[in-house]
Amino acid sequence: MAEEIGERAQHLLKVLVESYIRNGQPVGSRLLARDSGLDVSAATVRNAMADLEELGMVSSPHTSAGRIPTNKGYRMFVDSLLTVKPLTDREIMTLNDQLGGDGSNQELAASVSDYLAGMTEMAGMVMIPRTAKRSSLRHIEFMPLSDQRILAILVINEKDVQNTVIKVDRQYTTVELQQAANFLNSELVGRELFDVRHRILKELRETKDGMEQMMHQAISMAEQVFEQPASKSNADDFILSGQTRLMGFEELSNMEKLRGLFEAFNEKQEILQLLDSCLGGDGLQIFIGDESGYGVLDECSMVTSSYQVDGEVLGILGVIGPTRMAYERVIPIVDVTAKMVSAALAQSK
Amino acid sequence: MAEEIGERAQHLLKVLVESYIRNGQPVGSRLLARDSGLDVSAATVRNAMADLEELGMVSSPHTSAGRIPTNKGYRMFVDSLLTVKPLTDREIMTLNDQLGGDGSNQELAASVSDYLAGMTEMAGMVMIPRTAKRSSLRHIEFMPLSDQRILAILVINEKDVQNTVIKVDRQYTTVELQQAANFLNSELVGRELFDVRHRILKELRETKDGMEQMMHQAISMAEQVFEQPASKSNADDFILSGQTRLMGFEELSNMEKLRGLFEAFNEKQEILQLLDSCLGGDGLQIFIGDESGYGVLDECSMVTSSYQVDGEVLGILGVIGPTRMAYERVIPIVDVTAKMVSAALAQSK
DNA sequence: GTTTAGCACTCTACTATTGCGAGTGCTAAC
DNA sequence: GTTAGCACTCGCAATAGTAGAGTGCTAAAC
Repeated sequence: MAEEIGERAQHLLKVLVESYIRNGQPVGSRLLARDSGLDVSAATVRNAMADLEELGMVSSPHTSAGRIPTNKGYRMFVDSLLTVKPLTDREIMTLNDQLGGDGSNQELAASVSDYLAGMTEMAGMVMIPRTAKRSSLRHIEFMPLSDQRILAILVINEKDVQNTVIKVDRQYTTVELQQAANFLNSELVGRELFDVRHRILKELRETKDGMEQMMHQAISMAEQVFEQPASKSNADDFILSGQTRLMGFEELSNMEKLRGLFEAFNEKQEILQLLDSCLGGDGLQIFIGDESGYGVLDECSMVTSSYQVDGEVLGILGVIGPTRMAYERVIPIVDVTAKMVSAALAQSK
Repeated sequence: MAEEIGERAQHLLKVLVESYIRNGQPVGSRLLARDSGLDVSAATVRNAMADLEELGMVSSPHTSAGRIPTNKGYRMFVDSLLTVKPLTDREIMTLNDQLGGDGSNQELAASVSDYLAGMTEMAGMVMIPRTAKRSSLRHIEFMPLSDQRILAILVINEKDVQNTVIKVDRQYTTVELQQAANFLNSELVGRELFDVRHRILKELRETKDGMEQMMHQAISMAEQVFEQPASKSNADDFILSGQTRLMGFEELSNMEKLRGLFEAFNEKQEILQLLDSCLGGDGLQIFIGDESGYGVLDECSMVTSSYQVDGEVLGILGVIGPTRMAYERVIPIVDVTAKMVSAALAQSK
C-alpha cells in the first residue's frame, strides 16, 4: 500500500497521462515504451503498469485496452510530475487588455471569467464572496416605497451598488429617512462591511440608551440591511461563463450527468459552497473528479486560485472542465490570471 | 396545392398529431384507423395519408414507419383542430399563490417563469421590455464615484431600482449633485420613462436658455442616464428558467443543436428579438419549429402570450419546448398565466 | 367513385456469428 | 531485473439473417 513508486514508474505514469490527455485513448504498453524515451521493452512497461494498477494509479477499461489514469493517478500527476507550460507574452497581453477597464467589480469579474473560458476552452468562473473583507461602505441611502417598505441603497467600494428592500413597523417620511441615513453615514461610511456586520452595529446598539428614538430606528434598519444573506446579492457574486463549451466534450456526453451539472450551475449553491471552502487554502487548488465530494462534478476537474490584495484573500477564480484536461496549460493560465487580477485590484484600490 | 382538406382527413390529422405527441412514435395506418373512432379500414386511412403527405402535413421518416406531423401539420393542428384542456382550479390556485408576493417586478417575473417551467415541464420565460410605457419615474439620485464618474440611481414604479454609471466632464461635489437631483426630481418624478426619454428632456433643453448652469448640467446627466440602452439592464429584463429540462427530451439529444440552443439562451439577444416581435400582435402566439427563422429553435416550439394592463402590452411570457409538446395543455397554461399576471399587475398598480 | 381486402415490397431494429487487432499476463530465458 | 515469446481475452466492426411494421398498388366490392 504505502509502497514507494520507482523513478521509472513515475516517468511512465507521466508519459501515460500526457498521452491520454492528448489523445483520449487508453495507452498500451507498446506505445508507451516507444513514447517514454526510455530504452525499455513493452514487457517491462507492462510490469510497471501492473504495479501502478495495484497502487490504484491506472486502470484498464477492459482486458485488452491500454491503461487510463485514475483520479489518484491524475492527482499524483498534477502534484509531482507535471511540467507546466508558461504563457506566451501575447497571451498575457490579451489578459491585460481585459483587465484594463474601469468598470465595476461585476464587470471585471465577467470579463475575467470570459478570458478564462476563452483561453482554456472550458468553463470559467469568478467568485466575489459576499463576506469579502476589503469592501468598505461608501454611502447608504433610504427611499420610501409603498406601504411599510423601504429601499436601502448601499454604495460599496467606489464601484458597486447593492439594493435591498426592508420592511419596517410604520411609514416614514422622506425627511425622517434622510435623517436616519445621515446618522448612519456619519457612523458607518469608510468602515468595512465585515466590521459593520459583526461589530459596529452591535456597539452602536449597546450605547443606544441615551439616544434619540430616530437613531434607534436607524440602527434597526441598518441591521436589516446588513444582516440579509439576500439570495439576490448572493447569486450576483458568482459569475460563470462558457458553460456550453462543456457540451463539446465526449466524456460529458451523458445527458443525465450533463443535466445534473447544468442544474448545479443554475442553482449555484453547491458550487459556491465548494469555492467557499477554497477561500481558506490560499493559492492554487485543484479538484479532480469526485474529490470535491459533489457527485455532479464526477467527470470534471476544477482548477481554482484565490486572488488577493495585501495578503488578504478577496475571492476565487478558476475553470471547470473534464478531468481529462490539459493541466500543464490550464494551471498556469489560472495561476497567472489570479495574480494579475490581484495586481489590478491592488492598483485600482 | 390550394386543395381543400376533407373533413375526415382533418380528423385523421388531429388524431395522428395527438397520438404522436403522446407517444413520440410514428403513427401507422392500422393504429390510426382504430384510434380515430371512424369506421374505416387501414387502407382508407392510407389513402388519406397519401393526400396529407402530398399537402405537406405529414411525412414518413422512412418507407416502413408510420407518419409524423410536419411543422405545417402542427400548424394546422394548433390553428384549427386543437381542443384545449382547461386548467383545474387547483392549478390556478397554485399560480395565484405565486403571484401573491409583493416583491419587485424582477422577483415576480422569476416566480412566474418558474411556474411556467414547472407546470409545463419545459423552459419558462418572462420578458419585461425596457421600453415598457407604464414605468414611471419615482426618484432619481446621484452619487459621486471616483474620478469623473457618477452613479445614478433610478427608482421606477414603486419597486424597481436601476443603477447606471455615467461619465461627466469634471468632478462634482455631493452638494452639487444633490441640487441636480432635486431639480430633476421636481421636473421628472411621476413621469413615464417613455415620455422622459422621448419628449420631456428635449423640452427642458429647449427652454434652457434662461437656465442656470447647474440645471443645464443636470439635464446633460439625465440624458446620459435615460439614453443608455445599457446592456446590463437589457439583460435583466429577460428571465428564463428550467432550461435544463430541455435536456430531457430525446428530440433534443443532439448535442450540437442543444449547445446552440443553450448558447442562444446565454446570449439572450436573438431570443429577445424574437420576443420583441411578439409585442405587436397581442394575445397568444405560437412559433412552431423553424417558423421563427432562428435556426437554433429548429426542433422547438415557443408558446407565448403578452400580458397587459388597461389594454397596453407590458411584456411577453411563455414557454419553450420541443415541437412535439402537449399544446392542448401548454396553451391554456400560458394563456391563463398571462391573464393572471395582467390582473395582478393591474391590482398592484 | 369510394372503400376495402390482399399482397408484394421495403426498411428498420435486433440478434447472432465471425474475424481482426490491440493489448494483456504469464513463463522461461537472458 | 529485463526481455522475448505466446496463448488468451476482449471489444469492435462487418456481415448476414430474421421478424415486424407499414407502405403502395391493384383489383374487387359497395
